[in-house]
Amino acid sequence: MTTKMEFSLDQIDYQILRIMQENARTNNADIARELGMAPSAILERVKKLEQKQVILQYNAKINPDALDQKLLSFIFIKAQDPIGTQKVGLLLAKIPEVQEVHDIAGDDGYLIKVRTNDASGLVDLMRNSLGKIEEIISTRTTIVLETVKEEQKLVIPTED
Amino acid sequence: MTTKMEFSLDQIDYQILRIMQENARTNNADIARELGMAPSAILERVKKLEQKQVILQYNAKINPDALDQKLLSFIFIKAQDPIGTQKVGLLLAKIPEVQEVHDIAGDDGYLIKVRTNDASGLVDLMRNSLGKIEEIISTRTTIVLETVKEEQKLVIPTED
DNA sequence: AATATTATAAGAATATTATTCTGTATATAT
DNA sequence: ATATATACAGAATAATATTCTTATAATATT
Repeated sequence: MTTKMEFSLDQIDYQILRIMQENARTNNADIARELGMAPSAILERVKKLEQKQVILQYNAKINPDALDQKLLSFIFIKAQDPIGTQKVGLLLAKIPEVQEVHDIAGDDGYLIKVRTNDASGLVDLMRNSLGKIEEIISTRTTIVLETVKEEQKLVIPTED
Repeated sequence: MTTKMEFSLDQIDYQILRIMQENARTNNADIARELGMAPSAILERVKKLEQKQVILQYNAKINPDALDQKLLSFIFIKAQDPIGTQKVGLLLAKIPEVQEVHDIAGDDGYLIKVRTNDASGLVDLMRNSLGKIEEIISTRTTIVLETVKEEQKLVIPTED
């Protein structure tokens, strides 16, 4: 059951989103100055954007190296979910090292993104966490050698 | 040339990171209260974490649906980079719809993550953007039906 | 061991922001 | 035409951010 949602954003909202996307800690006063509006007006809009779930959350992007998490991997997982469920997906989502879980087309499968200290951490995870999920039929792991870009910025429409 | 870096974080830093990871807009005063410290002390630490590049940036996570970006895809790209370079990777990184570019092991390839309006947007991107990169030998596209989890939270060490 | 040196944090003072409230204008609906 | 809702400015106040000074502890130096 998907909840039907109407967002209805105007150019000012887009500008706010653009600023927030660049730096989520930009303060109200600065946004107001940049857009030539009153802080109270910006505050109202930001709160509305949060309420409408246009802005979902504010994250700090932490350097994985600083926490010694040097290995990034993608794992394709073939699984036999009970029809119409995502049992495996939900189990995968619970694993802290798993940053993303996507249900993908074809192959009854999932694609997950995993961050571990190193190769041995990955092996542990596959043995201890994935190994416990019986519905998993097979996995195929892709190791990332180097990340060239990693953002979640969306392309924000500009006025025609 | 990778710059050698020493981070050296203590438990208080970890706690700050934990809070920031949950909500990057948590204000200094609140963090201070939560950790039972003076705001000025927290401010110093946060600034240091930024300087040391432990905190890389603050992002607002925007709902892709709100911007009508309903299709998420992963594309494996086989390419013939000039040896020792990432020419293709850098070109891929410039495409706004491309959120991630990873250089992956084996296959001389990249894995990219792409967000577009819909299937036709994806086709356009492949034709207009990827099509222009001559070094690309082949691509294999995986469509995401549904995303179960999508975060970039790291596992933060706890005191032993 | 004594003395610098450095790093860390508290606390107070001040600058800046966030937030609330009121009034007004504009758009939308009835 | 009148009511209703929405968006915004501007002012007042509450709360935070930021800077500075001082104290303390940890580390290094002689």
